[in-house]
Amino acid sequence: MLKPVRKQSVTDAVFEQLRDQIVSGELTPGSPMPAERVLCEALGVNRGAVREALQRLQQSRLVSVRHGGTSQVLDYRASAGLDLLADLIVSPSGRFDARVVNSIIEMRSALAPDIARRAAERGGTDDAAALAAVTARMAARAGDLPALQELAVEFWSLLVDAADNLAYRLAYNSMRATYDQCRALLTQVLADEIGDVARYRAIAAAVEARDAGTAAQLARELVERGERAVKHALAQLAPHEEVAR
Amino acid sequence: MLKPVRKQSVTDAVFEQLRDQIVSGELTPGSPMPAERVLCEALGVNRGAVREALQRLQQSRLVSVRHGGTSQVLDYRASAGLDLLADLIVSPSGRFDARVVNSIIEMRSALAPDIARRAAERGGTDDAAALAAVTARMAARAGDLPALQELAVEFWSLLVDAADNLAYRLAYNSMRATYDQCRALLTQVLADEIGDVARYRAIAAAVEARDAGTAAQLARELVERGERAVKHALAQLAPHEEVAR
DNA sequence: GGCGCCCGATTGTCATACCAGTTGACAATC
DNA sequence: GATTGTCAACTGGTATGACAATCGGGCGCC
Repeated sequence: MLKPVRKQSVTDAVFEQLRDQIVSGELTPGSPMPAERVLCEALGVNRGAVREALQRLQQSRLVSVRHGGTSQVLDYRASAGLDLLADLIVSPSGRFDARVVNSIIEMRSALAPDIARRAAERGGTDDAAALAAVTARMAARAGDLPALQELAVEFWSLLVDAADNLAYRLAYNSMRATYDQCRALLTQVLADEIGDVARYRAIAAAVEARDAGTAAQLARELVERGERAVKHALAQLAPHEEVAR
Repeated sequence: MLKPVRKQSVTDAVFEQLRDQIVSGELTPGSPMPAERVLCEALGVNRGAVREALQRLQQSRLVSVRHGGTSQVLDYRASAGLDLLADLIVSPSGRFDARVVNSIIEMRSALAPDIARRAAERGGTDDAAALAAVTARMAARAGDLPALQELAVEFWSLLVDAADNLAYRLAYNSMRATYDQCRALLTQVLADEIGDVARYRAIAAAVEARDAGTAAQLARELVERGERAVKHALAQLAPHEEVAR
């Protein structure tokens, strides 16, 4: 049984190393960043690679670089965006952070009902048809948890599209990038939720019927069940959980 | 009256130009990007600048670059994260996109009640004290809308901290980066909301009393009033609104 | 027809040089 | 004595050229 080798460019390696040092606090927020030429020397790479990594760090709002002056380490909790969550859920040592898993599940619970509501208010017949098609595929795969989990993700993607809200769409993408990293870990935990095909079908029906209140209520019940399951599972773990990655 | 000059590095210029072409659809999703050396030639800049811009685009999940092959333009609606919202709210021509403003206001409405709820459940006495201090400063500035708006942002930042949820914290940062770009535009529109100091104080009191239900309900009423005001204002505009930037 | 190899195109890495902005010390000036 | 101008030594920013690693298609061989 072979695993695909992890290939990583020099820029990626520099980026990840600096990112981990910033989020772990080894590089103190507010303190100056080492000069580019110092970093090249210390890391044994060329300056271009260091600059590309710094540009990405700046894009993530982890550092602030000023022409002429010294770059500054920022406080990621005060400035970084939701895209960073996917990086934070797995620690440098390759373990999951249970607190991050918990936080994203809570955010999902807060957004899901409103996504369903807006989808019911604004979704067209094509959106309803696409949702119905996915629920049909789910029904055909009843019992196959990994397949159902995949289809559930697709269901939510369609629902977000139907909600016609760009902020929700982008937030969903960020959350999914995070979720994908621990998806296998949650397959069993979320078994009750992703196996409840009837409820997915009911949401799709509510969207088709343009019944916003029912759609929101059904979505709330669905994700809150999953939230309870996740919290229950996390409560029985140490603060970190090993992962194969 | 002088304005600070807008300085922009070559890398920034390349990044913004390519980003705008991608989100506007001029570069078709799924189609190959021009080769790096082609872009250097076409844009009249060195290859390092192009590479730095491409790295940032990849970080934003707008393109996918593979060693040896041609890079690919991605569909930002399918892959980009919430951090992109701040870039999308202002079009290349410098106008606001009313739909984006609407979408972020809706997302705020969905998250705010749960943030208040979690803050009430988990916030400590220090969190409650910090919230009370901000409401006191708001009371002292009654009528000064820009100051109140600033303090309201600070209030929510403290509330998010009290909620002790990293996903909320990072999502707040992304949303605030977007909001900051159109803050002046919304000062008057949100006057009723940000002027309702009593309600902010009531939320702070509910957090101190650990009354999660009341905190959530108060927060919901607060932001929904603002949402109604924004929707009403947007309904009276053309799909785009000029902005001084 | 299928397999393997080679070739051309592209991105990745590196080294070097020079340009440009920032900062602080210090001298000139008022 | 306070202000202003100048300069030097940092810093990041831009430019160029060369070479390596990788990918994909086409060609030739079996």
